[in-house]
Amino acid sequence: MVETRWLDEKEARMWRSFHTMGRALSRKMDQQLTNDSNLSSADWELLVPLSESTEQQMRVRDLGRLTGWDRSRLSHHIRRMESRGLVARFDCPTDARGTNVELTPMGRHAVEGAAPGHVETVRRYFVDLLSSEEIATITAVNERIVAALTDEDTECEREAI
Amino acid sequence: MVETRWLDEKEARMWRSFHTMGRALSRKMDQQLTNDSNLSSADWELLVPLSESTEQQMRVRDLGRLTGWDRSRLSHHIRRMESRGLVARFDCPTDARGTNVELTPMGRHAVEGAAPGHVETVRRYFVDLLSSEEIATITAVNERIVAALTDEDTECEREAI
DNA sequence: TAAGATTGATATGTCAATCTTC
DNA sequence: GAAGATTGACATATCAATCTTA
Repeated sequence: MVETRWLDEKEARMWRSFHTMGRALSRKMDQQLTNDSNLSSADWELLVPLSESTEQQMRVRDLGRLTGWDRSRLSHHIRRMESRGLVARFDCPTDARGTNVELTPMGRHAVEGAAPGHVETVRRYFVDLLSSEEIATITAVNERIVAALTDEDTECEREAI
Repeated sequence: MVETRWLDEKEARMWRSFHTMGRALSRKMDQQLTNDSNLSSADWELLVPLSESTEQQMRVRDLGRLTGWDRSRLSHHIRRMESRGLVARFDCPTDARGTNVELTPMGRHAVEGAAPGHVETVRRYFVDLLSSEEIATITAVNERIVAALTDEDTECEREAI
């Protein structure tokens, strides 16, 4: 057992600020979507890729890959969105195991109505507060961390085999 | 109504990477705490300040200010932690409206047992992946965003008055 | 009246078990 | 057996309403 390397003051401050910022920002984003369009951030995460896809539809599997959500969460949330009329589900024509999700006219209308306010909020509390150097740094750091987490998953899978 | 300034490619990439990273990292942190110590990230957020306080206890109000949680979430979560024996509640001696939360011996034991693995994970997937310049940049950016969000809240309160 | 805290209803996220099809 | 998806049980988060005391 190796001696623990505790965080020094700067490291701890970064870690704390990361948490505080993440919570406060996601709360703000949620409030904006809810107040203006009666959508949750979770709704938004699914509605955007659907609205950007050519056929306004996508396989559940692909939505999962894009968002990083697990199957269970996806299934539950799509069911709720379906019950609110935002999306519809139907069997995948090319793979009988699959399910396709399609944006309804109401869902499309919701995305279009919410997008300007959403982007405005992203700019106001995030993007527009950063210089282009900072944007580059943050993107690089985020992608580095995701890569580390993803590599690890792959390694674990390999070990399991 | 002003024309919407949509995100350009670099901005969109940062915003996406921010989401992906946040989700993947918080998932990893949660798994580490759960597997090693049967604690959630939420437990951890409350246990740490309690364990660092001089008397191993704190007012609910102050826990709220530190974590940014709202009263309701705090109350529910403290109740659950109490039922698991991690903390105890008692009336605040100086303000009859208040409640104090105290770390139990079991709670203290849980913190001490989990801390090394937690820090190790924070380092492995976050802190140790960054240069000191990047740490400084990220801290500054996070704090700037929190300030923007907080100022806004204060303004709203002022307007409401 | 405002602050501190709790509660119940509801929405959301996670885990394990299950089912069907590849 | 593995992949795609769903379900039920449970844990957690949020909102509005409530209660007590400053």
